[in-house]
Amino acid sequence: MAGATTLLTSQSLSLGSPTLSDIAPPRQRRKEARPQELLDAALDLFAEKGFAATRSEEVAARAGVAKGTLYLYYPSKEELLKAVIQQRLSSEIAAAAAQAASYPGPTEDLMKEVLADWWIKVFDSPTSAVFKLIITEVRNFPEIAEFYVREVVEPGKQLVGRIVQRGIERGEFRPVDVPTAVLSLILPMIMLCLHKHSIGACAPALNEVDPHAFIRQHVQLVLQGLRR
Amino acid sequence: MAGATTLLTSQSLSLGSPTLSDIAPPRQRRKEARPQELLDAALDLFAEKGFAATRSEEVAARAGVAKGTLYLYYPSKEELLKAVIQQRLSSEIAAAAAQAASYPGPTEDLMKEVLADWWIKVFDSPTSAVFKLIITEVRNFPEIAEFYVREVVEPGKQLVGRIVQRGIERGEFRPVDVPTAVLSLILPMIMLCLHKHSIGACAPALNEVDPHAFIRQHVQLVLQGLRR
Amino acid sequence: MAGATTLLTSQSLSLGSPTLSDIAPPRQRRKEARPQELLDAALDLFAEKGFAATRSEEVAARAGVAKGTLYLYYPSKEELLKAVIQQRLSSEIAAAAAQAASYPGPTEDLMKEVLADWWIKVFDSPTSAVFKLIITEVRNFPEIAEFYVREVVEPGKQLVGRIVQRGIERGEFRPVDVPTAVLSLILPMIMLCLHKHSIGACAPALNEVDPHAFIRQHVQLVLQGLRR
Amino acid sequence: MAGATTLLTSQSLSLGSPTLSDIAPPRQRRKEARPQELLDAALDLFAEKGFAATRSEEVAARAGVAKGTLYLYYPSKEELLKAVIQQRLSSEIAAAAAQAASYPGPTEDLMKEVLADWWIKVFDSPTSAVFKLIITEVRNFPEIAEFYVREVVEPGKQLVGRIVQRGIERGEFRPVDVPTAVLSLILPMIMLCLHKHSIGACAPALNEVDPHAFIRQHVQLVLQGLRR
DNA sequence: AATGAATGAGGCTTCATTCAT
DNA sequence: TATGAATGAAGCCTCATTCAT
Repeated sequence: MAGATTLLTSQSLSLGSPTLSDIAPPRQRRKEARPQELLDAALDLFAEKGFAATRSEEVAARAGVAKGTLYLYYPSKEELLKAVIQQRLSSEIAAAAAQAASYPGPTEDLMKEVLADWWIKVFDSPTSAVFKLIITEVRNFPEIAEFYVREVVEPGKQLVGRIVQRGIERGEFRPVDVPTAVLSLILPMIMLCLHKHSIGACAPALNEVDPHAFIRQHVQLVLQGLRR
Repeated sequence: MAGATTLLTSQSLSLGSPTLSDIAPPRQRRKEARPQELLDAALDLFAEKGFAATRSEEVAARAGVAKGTLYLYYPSKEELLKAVIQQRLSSEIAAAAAQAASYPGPTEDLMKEVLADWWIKVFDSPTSAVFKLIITEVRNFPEIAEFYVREVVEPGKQLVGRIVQRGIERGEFRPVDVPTAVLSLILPMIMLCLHKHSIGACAPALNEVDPHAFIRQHVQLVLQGLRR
Repeated sequence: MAGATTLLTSQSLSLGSPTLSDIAPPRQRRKEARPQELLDAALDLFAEKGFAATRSEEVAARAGVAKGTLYLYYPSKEELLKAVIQQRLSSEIAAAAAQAASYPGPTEDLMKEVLADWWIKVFDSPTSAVFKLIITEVRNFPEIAEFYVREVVEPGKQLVGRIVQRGIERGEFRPVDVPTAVLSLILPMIMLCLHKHSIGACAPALNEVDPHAFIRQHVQLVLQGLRR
Repeated sequence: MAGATTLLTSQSLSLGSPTLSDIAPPRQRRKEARPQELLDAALDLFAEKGFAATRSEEVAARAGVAKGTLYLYYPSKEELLKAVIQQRLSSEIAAAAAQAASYPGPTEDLMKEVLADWWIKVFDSPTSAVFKLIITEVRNFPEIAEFYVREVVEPGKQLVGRIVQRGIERGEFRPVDVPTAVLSLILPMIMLCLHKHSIGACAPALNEVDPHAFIRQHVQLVLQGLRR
C-alpha cells in the first residue's frame, strides 16, 4: 500500500486516458510517468466498472502498456486499488487544513470560500471518482475504511465543524448541532461526486442541474438556515 | 406488481418474479417464498460485496438452497440483479404519490411528514441497499439507469418539487430555485443510505450521529433556509 | 495435506491412467473413485516431468476429468503433491513393521525375505515413483522431508538395523557398523527406483540388468560380506 | 574440451561454452569468467529447485549479472541446462580411464583406490549436483540421457567392471556376475550424491552417517563379499 | 422441484525472452 | 557488453452455468 506510491509526485488532473500522442519510442517511453498513468487508468476503470469487474489487462491497456507491465509497478490488482485511493487522498490531506485559520470576515463568506475551493478542486478532477470507489469497495477492503476515515472524513468534519462553531460563537449562526450542520453541508457534495460517476454517466436526465450552481445554492440555502 | 414491470427491457422479466399473492395451500408455503428469499439474499450480498464479487453460490447458500436451485428461479446472475432492483423499487413507486395531494396545513409540516414517512419506510429496510446497488452497477447495466430515473428519481423529484412549489406559492417559502431545494433536501437522505451499506458497516466511527435524528434536523435546517 | 486423503482407501497398483473403458455415464461416473484417480495421475506426471513442469490440466486430463474438477478434490497443485506423497507412503508405514518380530531361522534368510517382500511391493508399483518425487521436490517443500524421514526413513532403518543387529548378536554376522550395513543394503534399492523413473524410462541401455535379479544378488553379496 | 562435446545434439553447442584456456589480458579476467559463473549458478539452482522452478533471473542474480546478460552467453534456459550438464560431465570423462591400466597390486586395493579417487573428486564438488539434475530432468530432455549414458555410465561401468573382472581372473574374487557387482559398488555412491542435494539439504537427520566413512566401509563390505 | 458434480471460459499473475539504451 | 523495462504466452485457479440424478 505504501511502497510504490512514493514514486509519484506530480498529480495530474487529466481526465484519465494518458495521451499517447506524443512522439516517443514505444518502449521505455517514460518510466517515471508509468505509475501515475497506471493509477489514473485504474481509477477511471475501477470507478466505472467496479474493482472486481475491471480486468487488470484493461487497466494496462488504458495506460498504454501491456498486461505484464502493470505488475512491474504494483504487485497485485488489490495493491493497485489501495495505491489509487491512497495516492488521490494523500493530496487531499492537509490541503484545506490551514486556510481557515485566520479569516477575518463573516463566517458565511469563510464557509462559502472553503467549500467552494474544495469543490472546485475535487468535482471536476478524477478525485471525485475516489468517493465512488470508497463507497463501493470499503466492505471488501476494510483497511480502506480506516485510512479514509482517519485521513479524510475526520479532518474534513473538523474543518467544517470549526467554521460552524465560529459562526455560532460570533453570534452569526443559531446554536445548532454542529455535526448535523456539517453533514447537511457536505453530504450533497459527496453525493454529487457519486452521481457523476454512476447515473450521471449514463442517464443525462438529471444533468439539467449544473453541479457547481447547485452546490453554490445549496450552501447558500443551508447558511440561510443557520443564520441569526 | 406485474403492471409496473415493463421497464427493465425485454429479457428482464422472462422469468417473472413469482407472485406471492395467490392463495396457496400451507404446505407449499416454503416453495412460494423461495423467490423472495433469493432476492433478499441477493440484495444483501450484492450491496455488501458488489455484483461481480458475489458468487451465485453464496446467494443460494444465504437463501438456504443449493447452487442449482437458484437457476430454477432466475436464468442468470445478471437477471437476478435486475429482478432484485426492480422488485424493490416497484414497491416504492406510487406509494407516496397520493398523500401530498390534499394536505391542508402549513407546507413545512407537509414536507416533514412526507419526507419522514419515506425515510422511515426506506432507511431501516433492505430497500436502503438498493441505492448502493444502483450507484455501483448502473454503468455496467444501463437499463437499470433508465428504469431507476423514470420510476424513482423523476416521481420523487416531482413529489418534493410540488411541495416546495406549494410553499412558494403560498408565500411560506422564499422564491428559490425548486430543483435545487429538492436536491438539498433529498441528497443527504440517499447519502445516508449509501453510507449505511459501506463505511457505516465497517467503521462505526461516524455512527455517532443518529441517522433519524440527523435527517429530522437536516430537513428542519433546510426548511429554515427556505422560510419567509 | 490431510483432509482429502482420508477418503482414499483401496490403493490400486494400476500403472496410472485409469481405465475409462468401462461403460459409464461421463458425468458423475464414480465420485468416490476420483481422488484416487487424480492421485495416480498426479504421481505419474509429477514423477515423469517434475512438479513444476506438470500442468494441473494435464493431471486432470490423465485422470479423465476437466481442469476444474481437480480443484473440487484438492485445493491447489501443491496440496495435490502433498496428498500424493502422503497417501502413497501412508500405506508403506507399519506394513513391514511387524513381520521381523518372531522369525526363527537364520538371519540371512530373514533379511532376504524382508527386503524381497518390500522390494516386490514397491518396485513394480507406482510407489517407486514417490522416491523420485521426494528426491526432486523436498527442497521446495521442506514439510515433505520431515514427513518422509519420520514415517519412512526412520522406521525402515530401524527395521533393517534390528535384523543386522540380530545377526551380529547371534554370531552370524561380523560386528560391523550397523548403520553402514543398512545403507549398503538399502541405497541400491532406492537408486533403482529412481533409475526406473528417470534414465531407465528413456534409455533402455541399462535395462540389460533385471532389477529383481540385481537386488537378489546385491543382497546376497552384501550378506556374504557380513558373514561370520 | 571441444572434442568431447559432439553429443548433446546439434543445438546444444550452438554457443559453445567459451574456452578459458586462451591466454588473456588480466583486465578481461571477469568477462572471461562469466560463462563459468553462470554455469555454476545454474547448476546450484537447478539442482536445488529443479529446472522448471528456477527463474532465469535467479541464475543471473546469483552469478552477479543482470537478467539480459545471461542471454548473451546462452540462447535459452534450456541450452543453459544442457551446457551445465555437459560441461560438468565433460571433465569427468576420460579422467579415471587410464589409471587402472597398469596397477600391480591386489585388486581390492586397486578398486578401493579407483573408487576413492572418483568419490573424492565428485562428492564434495558441485559435480555431485549433476546427478540430481540428470535424474530429475532426463525425461524432459532425452538428449541428456543419451549423452550421459554414453559418456559417463558406460565408461564408468566398463572401468569398474574391468577391475572386478581382473579380480575374478586373478582368483581374488569369486566368479560373481560382473554387472551386478559393479552396481552394488556404485549405486550407493550415486545415491549419496542425490541425497546430499535433496533430503540431506533440509533434514540433517540422516547426516549422522559421514558420507566418506560410509563409502569406505561400503566398498570394504562389498569387496568382502566378493573375496575368495 | 432440488441437488451438487462437472465443466471450461476467463481472469490474475509469472516469467522467458527481447531490445532500446 | 551490459542493463532492465517491456512484452505476451502460458499456467493456476475461480466460478457461472449445466445436467444427470
